[in-house]
Amino acid sequence: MSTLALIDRLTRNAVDVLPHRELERKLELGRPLRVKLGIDVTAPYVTIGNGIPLQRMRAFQDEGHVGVLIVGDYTTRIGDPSGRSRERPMLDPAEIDRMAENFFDNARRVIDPERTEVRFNSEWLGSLGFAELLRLARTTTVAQILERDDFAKRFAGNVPISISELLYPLMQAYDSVAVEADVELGGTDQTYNLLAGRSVQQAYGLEPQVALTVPLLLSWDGTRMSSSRGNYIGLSEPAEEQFGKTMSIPDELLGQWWTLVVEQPVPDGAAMDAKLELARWIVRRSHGEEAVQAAEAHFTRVVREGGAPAEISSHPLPAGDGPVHVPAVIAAAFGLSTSEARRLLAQGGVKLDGVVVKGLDLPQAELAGKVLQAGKRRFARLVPPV
RNA sequence: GCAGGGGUUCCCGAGUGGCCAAAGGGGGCGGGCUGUAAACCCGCUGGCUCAGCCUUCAGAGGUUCGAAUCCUCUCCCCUGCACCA
Repeated sequence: MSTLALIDRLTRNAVDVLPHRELERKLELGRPLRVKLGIDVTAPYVTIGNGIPLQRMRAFQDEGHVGVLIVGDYTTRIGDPSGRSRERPMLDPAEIDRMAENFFDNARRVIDPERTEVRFNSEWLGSLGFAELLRLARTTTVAQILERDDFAKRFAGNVPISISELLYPLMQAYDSVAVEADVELGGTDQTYNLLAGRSVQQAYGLEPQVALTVPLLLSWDGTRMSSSRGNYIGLSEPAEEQFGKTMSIPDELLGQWWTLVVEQPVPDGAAMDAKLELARWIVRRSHGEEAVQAAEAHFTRVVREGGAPAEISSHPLPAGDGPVHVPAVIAAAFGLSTSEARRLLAQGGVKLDGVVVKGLDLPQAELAGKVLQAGKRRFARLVPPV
């Protein structure tokens, strides 16, 4: 394959490749390049939004290069500047291990696990002395740090910025020094950090990395998909969830999702069909073909036809022969407050075997064995007390 | 350090002694409509043993029949001035 075609494939969907010629040059070195990506490990899932840069990593891996995933166990303690979270307590090693494992379990749905290195940044940041920190800090000026858009806005808007947050880009940059990254991947929101990596690497006498940024995937609410917003689809999330969530994206986002996620143009025809195909593709990548059929069947049955799912978990009724207090049962079965349960009840959102429930207290005989439904998606089969 | 401005329910943001569980918007939830979605309409959105009761307006005390609203102290944020290795 010609270098041009190769670069074209490696940088598909990229917004920026900085500097462009540098990538070309590095590729001609003939050695495997080290392609770095850092993701927040504290999130329950790696999202399909994070999947976009992961797909780039995969493309590099398919050409023989090495993916380097950074577990920011050390940086996590500071909290991402944009998230504006408070400093978090140090996580214990067992917890970090669990998170890292989960992280990798998600990522492997996209990348090639055989060509991946997973590195914890506490490995080098944890032993960084104050003198070394000062050396790192000297590589950058306040003005440079404040160029970063979110800092600039917060500074202008009198929103507090802590010194530790200002250090965040430097720590991330130092990761690039430590793992000797040739390329760093990230969303366009990471452009600044990726470029900081370049200048810090240079200050440490290393060849600067190439910064490759990809667009941020928008979610169904029109904002960028983010694990902290709850508007995400997790790479290892259950197939049914992935399917349903994909179907709930607005039609307007179909083009973007096909381009960025599937890396194909939207198929011609009805939006509905293109969306179904997209949902199948997403589930297939994470869980395989069988899961696709089950997830689609579930979607058709529960969402389109308003029926009950194939499998419903059981919930025992309270003991005793007296009438059963329905709000309490709903609350217990679905993890709601009884006030929420009462509201659902009052609004006709609660059904028993498909029939809207009216009363607050019902005899056990009228409940046992029936399927309780709260809203469209919550189901539980009521069984006699144990 | 000095002076001033602030901290309200998931978020933004009104409210300056009773009519405040606290306007409005966002988000979320339920119902309707529907091709999933969007749009649109209606309703709900602290908790509970729910026509009543209980706990909330940074924290702790106090004044008052009664406080998110007044006073005192504390914590945190912002602005200006001062300091400036």
